[in-house]
Amino acid sequence: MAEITDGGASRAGDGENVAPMEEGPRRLRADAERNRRRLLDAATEVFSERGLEVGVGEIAQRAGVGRGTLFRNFPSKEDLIAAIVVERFRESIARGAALLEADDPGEALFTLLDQALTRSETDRALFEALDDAWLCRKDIGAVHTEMLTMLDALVRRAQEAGAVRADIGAVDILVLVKGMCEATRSLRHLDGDFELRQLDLVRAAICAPGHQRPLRGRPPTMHEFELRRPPAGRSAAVSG
Amino acid sequence: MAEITDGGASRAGDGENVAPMEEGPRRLRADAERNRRRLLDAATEVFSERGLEVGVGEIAQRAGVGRGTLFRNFPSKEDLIAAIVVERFRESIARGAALLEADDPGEALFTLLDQALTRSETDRALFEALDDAWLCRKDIGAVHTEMLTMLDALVRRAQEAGAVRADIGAVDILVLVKGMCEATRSLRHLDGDFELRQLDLVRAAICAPGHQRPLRGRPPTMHEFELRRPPAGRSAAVSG
DNA sequence: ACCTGAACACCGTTCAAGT
DNA sequence: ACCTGAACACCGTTCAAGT
Repeated sequence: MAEITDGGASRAGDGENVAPMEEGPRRLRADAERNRRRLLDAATEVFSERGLEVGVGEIAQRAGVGRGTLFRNFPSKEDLIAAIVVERFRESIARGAALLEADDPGEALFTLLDQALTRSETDRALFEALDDAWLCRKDIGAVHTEMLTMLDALVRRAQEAGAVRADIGAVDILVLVKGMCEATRSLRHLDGDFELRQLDLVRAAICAPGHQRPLRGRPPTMHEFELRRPPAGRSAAVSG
Repeated sequence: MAEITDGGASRAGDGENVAPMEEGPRRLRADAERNRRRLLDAATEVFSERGLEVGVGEIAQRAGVGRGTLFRNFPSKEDLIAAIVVERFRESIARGAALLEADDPGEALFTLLDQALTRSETDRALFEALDDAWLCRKDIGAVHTEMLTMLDALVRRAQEAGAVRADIGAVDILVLVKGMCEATRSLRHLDGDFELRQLDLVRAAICAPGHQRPLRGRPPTMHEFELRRPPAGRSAAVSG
């Protein structure tokens, strides 16, 4: 039915070098393992290019397998998307954890937000999954909690350093950044500076009093907004 | 195919009391006019309740007409959505125009943003339409330009009054607010204060230096975030 | 002029038949 | 064990037949 349901966390995406006696996901046959990876790669590619509405048939074809194989590895299209989302979440958490070692705690946080914006095109499935309907899945809820834990540590360090306002929390920032990245991604006909301005606005919102900076670039005029519109934009599906 | 195409602006939604010799939309027969309105009302209702993925069959049924009648009035589901979006845009523009008369130019702007947040649930189709794929439609592009014109006037007044930073423009603000409203709407299990905090963050981002205020409420903890999650959330369709 | 529901095309999902 | 494509259900859209 293509609605977000609780898909359980069986075979939660790890995939690489599973220890022989590990719990959880049973070892896959070599060809199955390869097919699974091909499906994830093909789906990641088309999803970031054209969004979540691309058909499972095309994904299977691009991965060089039959449609049935896709549904053997992922009980539903939603589960396929969730597996990708979990992978992207893990990567993002790893980047954040690395930034916990950085010298300047304030810049460390802002660097993470910058990375989020930069990757918001390829990670679009990740951002779309940051809502009630997806978070109630056990697998996504789990990595999301890890994400918040990491972000919380980064925010506290930045607050102790006096770079970020004291009355804000990790959830506040995550939601603000999610919205900004998605709104910016869907207006890609505006030039690159526009994204940086939006990032600067988020920074202005969360920085400590007295740390104000000017926005990069200059405000797009209505005229620019009109002119740069794509000639025959087709991308967002209404349904299917 | 349910993709966003240029649907032209024929019969752009005005509907009420068309002057006899007006150009453009030919006068509809009385029953057809009533059916058209019923379809718009039924669609508005179910879209705001359950999102754009509700089926046309249900909409037609709710309006008390056959499916064919829906497609006679609106060549595609997308055109039906666009007609609703245009109506909501017009309402929003009217509210903004009224605020141009307000005494305090800064508060006038922030009041508009507050209204946007308050109405983001019922106007969700409007926010979803604020992207490349929808804006390239002539009918939506036109009202969007009107919207920016109104917002631009409101912003300039607020800037002259010193309430809003000088290096920001209407497009910057519209995009920031769109993202914030959508991100907040999809996390409705958090209590009402959370929305106000997000609005305060937007305000902090766009206000002039030295106008800082504390955020209302307090940051949601991760624990709260987990606990308040809906038991069996189903709302966002992956496709169809 | 307008209304209607059967029919069509498309896409997610299942499953009997294969290896 | 795993793979496959034909078959099914669902939804947006069309259209011949009605009034």
